[in-house]
Amino acid sequence: MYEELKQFVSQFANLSQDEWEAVKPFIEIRNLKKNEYFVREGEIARYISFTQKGYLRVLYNHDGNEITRDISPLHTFVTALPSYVSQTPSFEIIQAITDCELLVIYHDNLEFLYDRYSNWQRVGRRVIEEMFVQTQSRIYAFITQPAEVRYKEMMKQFPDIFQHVPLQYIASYLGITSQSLSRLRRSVQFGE
Amino acid sequence: MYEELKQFVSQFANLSQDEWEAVKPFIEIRNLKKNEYFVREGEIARYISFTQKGYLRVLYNHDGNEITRDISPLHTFVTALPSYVSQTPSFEIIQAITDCELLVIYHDNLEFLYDRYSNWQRVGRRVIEEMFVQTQSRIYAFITQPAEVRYKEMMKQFPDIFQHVPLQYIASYLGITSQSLSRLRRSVQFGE
DNA sequence: CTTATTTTTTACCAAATGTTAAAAAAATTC
DNA sequence: GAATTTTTTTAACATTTGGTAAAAAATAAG
Repeated sequence: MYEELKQFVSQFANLSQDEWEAVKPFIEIRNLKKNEYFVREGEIARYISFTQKGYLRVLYNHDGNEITRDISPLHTFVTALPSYVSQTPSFEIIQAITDCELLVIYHDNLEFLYDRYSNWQRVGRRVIEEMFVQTQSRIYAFITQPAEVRYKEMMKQFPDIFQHVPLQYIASYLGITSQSLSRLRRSVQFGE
Repeated sequence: MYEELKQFVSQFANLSQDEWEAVKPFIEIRNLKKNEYFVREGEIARYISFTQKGYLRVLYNHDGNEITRDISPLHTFVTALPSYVSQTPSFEIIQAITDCELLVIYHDNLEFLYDRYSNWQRVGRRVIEEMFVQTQSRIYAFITQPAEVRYKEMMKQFPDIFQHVPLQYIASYLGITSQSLSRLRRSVQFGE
């Protein structure tokens, strides 16, 4: 049960049987159909999710345009962090790109778990440290690399995403328009 | 003693006198002259610092060019995170932009503190959560805003930095060349 | 204070990306 | 499976940013 989660978490700490059992009562399974929402605009993100199946995106409305800040790879934690950490209304929206099966843990329960089991507190810290490192490397990409290189890197790192996620979301994630992505893909296809 | 640190930390948890005292033996003060290094390339970032005075920058060498990924505002934690969390050699370099007075805590001591005092573990997690949120909003800026807007926002948010930090570092932080920043500043100066 | 070095600015042209509009392709709905 | 809607592609032109080179300004060194 929860094999993917267990494996993910084990990267960061060796949990005892006891500690592992402690989280189970707090896990809810939630299924989302494609295009359904996990967090709506203005709603407080009261929970975090682990994507057992499917892909989520984190976006927000910017002058009527949807800006996709993140596309979740498989088997990762996703939440609208600014809302989650402060428990205030979210400007970010989380939506299912494909049908999803999520493991959901409520903020208050997780905080309880953190207080009760310092090993879980450690896991929480280590997970976010790693996600932070990932995000920093994305900053480097924006600073140093043109869109074409960012696109190629994304293809390499997340090939599966391209089989499931509309190109317009990917374009936004890369920081370009879908027209530019289209042009760029053509020039990549023909020898450079 | 350590008033700025105490104030910073108090945003995230109410530490008891006891918990606060526990960190003190682990704090070292280190002074850096302008342009001196806090972390060198290839060195393991064995410590984290809190900038009591002065400004640091996080950079790396990219094809012979120095890329400034971050410029620390006053009174924040700074380290080469990828190296710090994994205790492996750092590709990132941390250098003093101005004379600095740093509070330094070694990784191993901090981990000890985390294990011993769950409240400190909590502080560590909350601090990194907040820094993560900041970094995410920088991603949004790269996706949605042209360099001129990013520049203006930076002026608003960190006016003090412009009095202490060379423009070439700021340009790199914004993801543009110093020539572009120069042009951009001129067009901002004259009515838009 | 003078000289050398570094940083910032300017200019011109090239390359990358955005904007607008429309066509083509794909997916969805009835 | 035909019609509708959405997504992707294409095109022409505008704007932003980069690259190269050199001048001007500021800073550091002797």
